[in-house]
Amino acid sequence: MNELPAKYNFIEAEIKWRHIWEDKEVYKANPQSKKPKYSIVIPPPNVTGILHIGHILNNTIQDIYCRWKRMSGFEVCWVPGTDHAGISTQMMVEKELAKSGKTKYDYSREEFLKKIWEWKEKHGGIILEQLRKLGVSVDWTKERFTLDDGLSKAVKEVFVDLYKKGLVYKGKRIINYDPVSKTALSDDEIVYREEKDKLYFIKYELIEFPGEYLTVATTRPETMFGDTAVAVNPEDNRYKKYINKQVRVPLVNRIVPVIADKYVDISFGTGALKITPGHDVNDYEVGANHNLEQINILDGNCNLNEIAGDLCGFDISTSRIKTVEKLKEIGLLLKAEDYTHNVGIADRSRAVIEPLLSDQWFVNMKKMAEPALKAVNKGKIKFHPERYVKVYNHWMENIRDWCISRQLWWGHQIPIWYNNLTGEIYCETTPPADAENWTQDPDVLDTWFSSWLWPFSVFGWDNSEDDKNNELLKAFYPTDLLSTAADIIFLWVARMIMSGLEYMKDVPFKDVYFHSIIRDGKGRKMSKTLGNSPDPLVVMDKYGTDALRFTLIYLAPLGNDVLFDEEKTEIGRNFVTKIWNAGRFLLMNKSKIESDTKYSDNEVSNDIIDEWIESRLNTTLKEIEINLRDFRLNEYTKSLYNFIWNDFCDWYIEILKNKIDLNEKSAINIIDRAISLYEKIIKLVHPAMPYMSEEIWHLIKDGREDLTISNQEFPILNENQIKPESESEFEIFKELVTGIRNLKTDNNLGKKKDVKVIIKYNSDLKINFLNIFEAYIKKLAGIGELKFSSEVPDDKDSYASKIFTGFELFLHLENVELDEKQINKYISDLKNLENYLSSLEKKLSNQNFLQKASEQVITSEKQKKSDTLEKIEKLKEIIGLRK
RNA sequence: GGGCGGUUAGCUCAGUUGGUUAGAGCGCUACGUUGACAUCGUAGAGGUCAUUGGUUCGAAUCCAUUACCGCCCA
Repeated sequence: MNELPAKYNFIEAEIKWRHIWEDKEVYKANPQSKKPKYSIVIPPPNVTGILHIGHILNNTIQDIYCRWKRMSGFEVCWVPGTDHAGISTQMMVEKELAKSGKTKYDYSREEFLKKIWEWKEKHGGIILEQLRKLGVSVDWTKERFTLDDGLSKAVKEVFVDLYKKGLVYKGKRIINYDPVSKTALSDDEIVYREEKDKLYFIKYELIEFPGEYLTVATTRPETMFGDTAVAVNPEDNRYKKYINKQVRVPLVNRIVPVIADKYVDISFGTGALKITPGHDVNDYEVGANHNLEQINILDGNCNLNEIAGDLCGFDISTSRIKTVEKLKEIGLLLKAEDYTHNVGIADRSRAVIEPLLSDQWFVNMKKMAEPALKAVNKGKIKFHPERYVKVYNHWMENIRDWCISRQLWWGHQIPIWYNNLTGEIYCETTPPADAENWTQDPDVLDTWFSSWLWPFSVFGWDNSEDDKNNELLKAFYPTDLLSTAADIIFLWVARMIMSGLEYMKDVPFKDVYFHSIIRDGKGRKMSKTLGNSPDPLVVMDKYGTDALRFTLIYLAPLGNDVLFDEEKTEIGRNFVTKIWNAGRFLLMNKSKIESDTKYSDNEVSNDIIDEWIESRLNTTLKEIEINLRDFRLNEYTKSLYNFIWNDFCDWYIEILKNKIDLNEKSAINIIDRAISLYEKIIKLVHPAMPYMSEEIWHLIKDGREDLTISNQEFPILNENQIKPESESEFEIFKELVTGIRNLKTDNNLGKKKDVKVIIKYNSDLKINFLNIFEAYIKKLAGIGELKFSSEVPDDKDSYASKIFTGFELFLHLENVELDEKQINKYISDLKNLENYLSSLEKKLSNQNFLQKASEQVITSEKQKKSDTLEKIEKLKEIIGLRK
């Protein structure tokens, strides 16, 4: 006979099942399957990454859907993989080289790339190993990497196609330049840090009014070498007379116009702003509107160039000091004030970003944004929570062109060649035939330029006729769900929608779930510097993987942050233990019953208990369906938790203990029924807690060695078995039981088992109900004698009592003296009831209420009133008796 | 500066179309080794639903206002 060991050894179980699942390719998706399809592509983690708690949440969410759908009869395809993470991977290797005093320039590009590939082969698989530990049901045979041949082909195809459509172009723009990594960064790779700086007030002499000065305020005086105007607000009365006049820029002695632009904030600084279109994004915009010249004052190393005269060759911070000194000398520095502002820092290298005018490749996004905007607003793609549609719309309606070139070596090198003689441009997926006469553009593409193709490139899309016969694409595109963090809605989600519509003529996914951000217990963001980010692997080893998975989902409400502390994993661990022990109890009983001849297997029909638990089970199934459909994952886990812990363990199993004794001849049927219910429960929790459920499922019954719970049928909702009347009748039973327990505790009889209780019923309809539950009430409430009566006991002053709607409980007392505490409680109960009654009476005497409220509401209010009146009467009686 | 959220028990949060004496988990208090479970059981205490005003017979729920917090964009 099967039994569950006293303790669940999750470490052993996890290793065992993880390997079996993968070795047997349990989660391999078959595109030829006749089943309906369900697919997800994993948000590819950074190949340099290690698993953090956010990954656990996101991948558990996807796993829940995949496992749920798989058990519900779908052919599920969940594609895993990683992205090549241009900057961070390259930096990893550069750091290694730096240890021996070398840089990438000590190697050829090919040699350096070889080193990165070596690094990738050695360390790049860590995060996928960690995902294996999480138990994700991905199809490992379909693992992809954004620098794979296939995916690289897709990237080239798209670049060339967009180039030929005129949507990819080379342009001069202010870009965010990282002087350390020597590359352009996208806005999203920049973080802002508050810095204490100085605000310098510099006097620019007016040409038309010699001796008069216009004072500008700036944090970056060294950029004045690139000034091409001074701007004031047209409404600013102080400066109106200077508009369209000219000033002399100190040090370079350039004569520039004073322009009027509403962009200038009158209250900031002096209200006069120096305009440096070559080195400031906002100035660039202002400059473009006023046709100002853009002057680049930096060289390739971010040092000042010859325009800066004798400051040529100094870096930014040195030249700032020197510029200020010089201004002081010639008396044009009015003052310097302390000033705190946000400075852009490169997320990876931590260098201060330098806005720089340079040649970069861009994608024109306007045209692709239109259909993408439509797809979301017409509901072809649904966002959860829905409010992200607004965020998406706002961004898409104001979309800017996408700077896709990066000055790196690791990545997809741009498929553009320049003719060595003519400078002619060649753009194809393959190099020109006379390659020796051409030079390929040295830049690589932004990593996102491969990620945005992920939902179809992973299935082998290669922009050819073959795509029509690609059975993976046909079966699994569009995918069903994308689960991701909201912070990459623009970086990734929006762009995938655009590329999907452009190249597949269909949306890449139907639902997008933006999961919670995980913070620490104090609500702070997880960060390396704070050291407040628990290592999920440690937590998994300590509490069990299922425990962590369950806890995170349980704590993650739709659209809110999760505040997570390692200790909270106890919630999941305790739940796992509870389920394990319930099963242990059932199997122990089964083996006891089967080995003892006093029990047999007579047929037994469903009683109210069975009806109630079936009703609860189906109610739970319905909740699961609705909650998963609506992406309320934490409510899905709450439904499970409540049903299993409160209904199944606290009541059903407690009753079962008694029921078997009362029905020895049917005991085998009764325990089998309980176990089959338990098996359903195990299936219900499988999507959230795969390991424990798999382990238990195999212990429940022999002969399952070659099977897996992953492919068993998910319990099917039967609405006919939802019986609200059974559930509410059972609630009354529970009320009576807790009422008696409560009376016992209040009268210090908590431990006593042989007490006597009388239940007075008000209507004969109740007697049948009481007869059914009599034995269970006695057992669960822990009393010796139970009587039912339609009369109040004659010697009622030797009883403590409690009032319910329709019932009154009398607990026999040996010592009828109530202590003061007890009497005060009754009095305060009475006071509450009287207050409640008066509010009901007020409501029911309000003509407006009677006229306007619905019949139903009025009836229920009247019912409440009569119930309350009855309780008050009884309570007064009790108090009168005891005083 | 613009936009989007949030404010309910000590903590974290439910409360889906307005009608509950406002719920859960954790924590806290008391009691408890009754056939699985002390990673447990039983019972209990704890809230003027951020402010002010409005709509309504009726507001935690709808509208407006203020305050504070968070996120995104500039």
